[in-house]
Amino acid sequence: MARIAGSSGPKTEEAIRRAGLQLLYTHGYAAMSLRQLAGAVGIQQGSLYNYFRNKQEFLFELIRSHMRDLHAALDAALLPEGNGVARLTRFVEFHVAYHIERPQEVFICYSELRSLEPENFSAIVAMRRDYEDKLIEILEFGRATGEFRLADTRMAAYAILAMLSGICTWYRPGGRLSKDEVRETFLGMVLSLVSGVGMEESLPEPPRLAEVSRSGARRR
Amino acid sequence: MARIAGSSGPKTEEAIRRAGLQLLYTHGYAAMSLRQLAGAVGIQQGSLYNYFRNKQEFLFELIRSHMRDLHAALDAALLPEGNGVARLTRFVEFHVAYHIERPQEVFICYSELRSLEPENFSAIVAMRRDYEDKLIEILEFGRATGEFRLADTRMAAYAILAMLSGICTWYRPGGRLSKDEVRETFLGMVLSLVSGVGMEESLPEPPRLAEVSRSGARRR
DNA sequence: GTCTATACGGCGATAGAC
DNA sequence: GTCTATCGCCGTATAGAC
Repeated sequence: MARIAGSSGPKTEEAIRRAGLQLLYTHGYAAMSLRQLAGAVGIQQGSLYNYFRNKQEFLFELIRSHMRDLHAALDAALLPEGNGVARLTRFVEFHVAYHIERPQEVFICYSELRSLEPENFSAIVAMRRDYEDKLIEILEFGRATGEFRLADTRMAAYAILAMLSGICTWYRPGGRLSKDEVRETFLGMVLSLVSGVGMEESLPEPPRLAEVSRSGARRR
Repeated sequence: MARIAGSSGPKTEEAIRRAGLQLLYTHGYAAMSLRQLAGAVGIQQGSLYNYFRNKQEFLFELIRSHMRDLHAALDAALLPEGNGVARLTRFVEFHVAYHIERPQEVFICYSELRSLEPENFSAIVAMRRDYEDKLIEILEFGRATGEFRLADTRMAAYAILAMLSGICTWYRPGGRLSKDEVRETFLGMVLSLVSGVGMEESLPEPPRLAEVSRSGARRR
């Protein structure tokens, strides 16, 4: 933890990022002091201001860079090919893997939205909305092909995201379950959920296939 | 908001509780100051200490009393009768209704666990565990009767709880969806999830019925 | 039970030497 | 880029009068 005075630069930046992640995860934004952060990095508190203008900017940049990573990774994982099950499978496998790999960032992105000032808040919520929309698009595609039976696409998307994102609140590496088991089990539950078995009575008429053949197009 | 000096008692206690709920919900424990709380109630900050010994105790009592309410309400709603679907339906309808009725308390109970000191934390987590166990018991019952097909009961319970509890992060009274629609839609999704359609390959053998006929018994 | 006043410490942020 | 020093503010909690 200690540190040679006069040492330097981009290593410090990365160290601040990592320590900040840890502190935000365990204590939260409001309860994390910059003195703590500096202490964890091994520098003096005033030196932090070489890396950000204020505490709020630090949080915002951390969240925003994570959201960018998330989007880039999702775009790489998704392909607008195959049937609804194939597309949903890719989404779920990506989402679960990402949440297992980076639980801290993910958790912070959900829990610290409230700590963002209004402008920053809006920016992040818009990014999150884009992410949700990608899932909704897949669900509507699968609904149009008749693979999925869903009473309400948006609620289904919220349900799926909540259930998958919940993983990072209890999954612990080295615990009872391997990553693969978690991923496969949750994939199975999601596919089962969208199959709509046991709720046929209350479903609205599925849309005609012709109406949604432009389903590769941007929605929004 | 203003208030006549010298006025009194149990009305203040209730006012503090309500204002505290609101502030904890919107700002979080660490970011909520007792000055804010007193201001919202319309008393001076020092007067708060007639109602609790310190800020931590205030949070703990708020959470604990809510958890007690939750348990009592669940016990009233559940009956150890009927098949797995009937039991699960009662659980889900109760859980959704409760989360829609009291989203603030529910949200706080999830998000502010981290703000509890170790002893208090343990007490609340134990209560939450009891709640989870009641769902797990229902899932195991339905699995034993052959109604439910689940690769892993505990993961299914976590998935269901996360997806239902997520409701209180987006549901707004007066929005697009009525309480009844939300309740019925989520019930449908849960029942569909536990039906296990689309994941038959990877399932373990279901337990024999005889082995679990003591399923009304306490587990733990 | 409420008020006023205050103790005491930690907070974010800045200034200036090296 | 880092350090030391410091400013002004706000936090929780307490004491004592009414």
